[in-house]
Amino acid sequence: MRLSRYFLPLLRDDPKEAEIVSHRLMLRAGLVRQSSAGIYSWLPLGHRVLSRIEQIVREEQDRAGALEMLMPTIQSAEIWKESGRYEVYGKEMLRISDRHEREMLYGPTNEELITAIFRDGVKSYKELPRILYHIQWKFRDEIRPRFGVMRGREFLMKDSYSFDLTLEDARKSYNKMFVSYLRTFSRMGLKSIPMAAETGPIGGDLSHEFIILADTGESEVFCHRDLLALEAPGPDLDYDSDLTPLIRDWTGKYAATIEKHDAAHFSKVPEKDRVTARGIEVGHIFFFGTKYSEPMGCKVQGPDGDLVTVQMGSYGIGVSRLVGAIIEASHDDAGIIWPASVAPFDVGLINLKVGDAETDKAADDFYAKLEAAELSVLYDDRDDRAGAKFTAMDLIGLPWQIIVGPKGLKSGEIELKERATGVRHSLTFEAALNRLIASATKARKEAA
RNA sequence: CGGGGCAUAGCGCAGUCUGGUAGCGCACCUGCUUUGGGAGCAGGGGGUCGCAAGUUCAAAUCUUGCUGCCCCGACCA
Repeated sequence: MRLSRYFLPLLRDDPKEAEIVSHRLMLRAGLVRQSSAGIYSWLPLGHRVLSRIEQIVREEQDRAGALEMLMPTIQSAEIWKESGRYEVYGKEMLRISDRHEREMLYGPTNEELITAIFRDGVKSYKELPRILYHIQWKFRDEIRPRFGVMRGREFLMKDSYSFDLTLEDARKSYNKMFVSYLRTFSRMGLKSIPMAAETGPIGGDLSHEFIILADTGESEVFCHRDLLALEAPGPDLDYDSDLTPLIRDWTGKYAATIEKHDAAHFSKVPEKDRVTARGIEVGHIFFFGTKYSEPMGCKVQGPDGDLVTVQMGSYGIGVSRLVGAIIEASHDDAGIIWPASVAPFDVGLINLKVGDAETDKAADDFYAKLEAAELSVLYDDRDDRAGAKFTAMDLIGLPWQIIVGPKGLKSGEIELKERATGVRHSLTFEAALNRLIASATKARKEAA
């Protein structure tokens, strides 16, 4: 993409309403614009990031055996009355009337809808277990939206729902999602730590929040150092195998957010292993048994012919929130530092002297070569000053920068700069191209 | 919802107290010079001063009402 043809409104100054760093950078780097309180428009660059995050979530859900579908944003109040939540939910739910005065609402979540769909479509235990998910916009009329897309009112969320015949099976579904989340966040370059969360009406240990560590995170978290060293499972993992040992590794050590922190318990962790950090919640998995299936009559016939109320769980990932969360976890004074897996473009190509025939030709040629190698490129071909281009490129945070200027061209070289480290190398065109291709190949291998 | 604050050009702000031709910096456009980390000079475009009523010869400025937005708290992916 040539920057001269792109839509990328950058801001030099911080808009005053933006308090936290991710919000500031998202506005400055032209990722989003606020539409009204807690509601954002995604500009082209931001939309690319959002799509990439969404795609990673999708791939890892599919890998775990979950099935993608799509439910509407607008729901009928009827099913919410069935579950009893229409009264309970309160003002967070945006209620709407249609032209016939029918009570509608903009969905804050989808348990009722999916339960109704599943109930109407499944009658036999043979059709269990199933995990269904969708990635859809939600609306929760937060009392006070803040932190940009991290706590918006409208947000993009992946929500999965599991349906099982028995508690034992439900735990297996839960474990699949648990492991899937480890992989999902790891692929985004994040260190995520599952932390025990408020358990549902059933009790037990089947609720976890997935917290990513970021110095500027919203809440204080405490955990055992060993958890930081744990690696997410590789792509060859068999989701139908027994996942309990894996889960045990990840849940055996102390980990809690400030809300659930138990100082006495934490003090039993050897002092050198105690980590106190800041974190952001990006996912939440939850088993809730028959909370919805019971009142809504979601039953299947078991092997013995008896009707059994299905066991359910739900599993959320804040997709739009992740954009902010990743920036919180990965930025410096100059701007965003995108992990390669979610970066809006792989490479930023800077032509330092637009209008100079030799430089133009060299930059154009390299642009073509990068595109031919299936790398996505944002090519700064604007007639602007070098300093302005460097600053802009650092701000938007693409993992690699290629700098083409008359100085390097004299010796047949261009510069490759790694955004994360700032390290720059003068290389021949070929060497630079090979380095970038190698890095992309490596990234694709990690994803697969 | 309680407390506090803000609303003037795309962004950041001054002007409001004490009513009298709407300003500054950055960004944007044109030209010249410049050109490897946000250049210089000159010229230029852009604002129903959040909205509505009122007071007044005259309102960004005073009065009243409304709306939007932000911050702190309780709530949350």
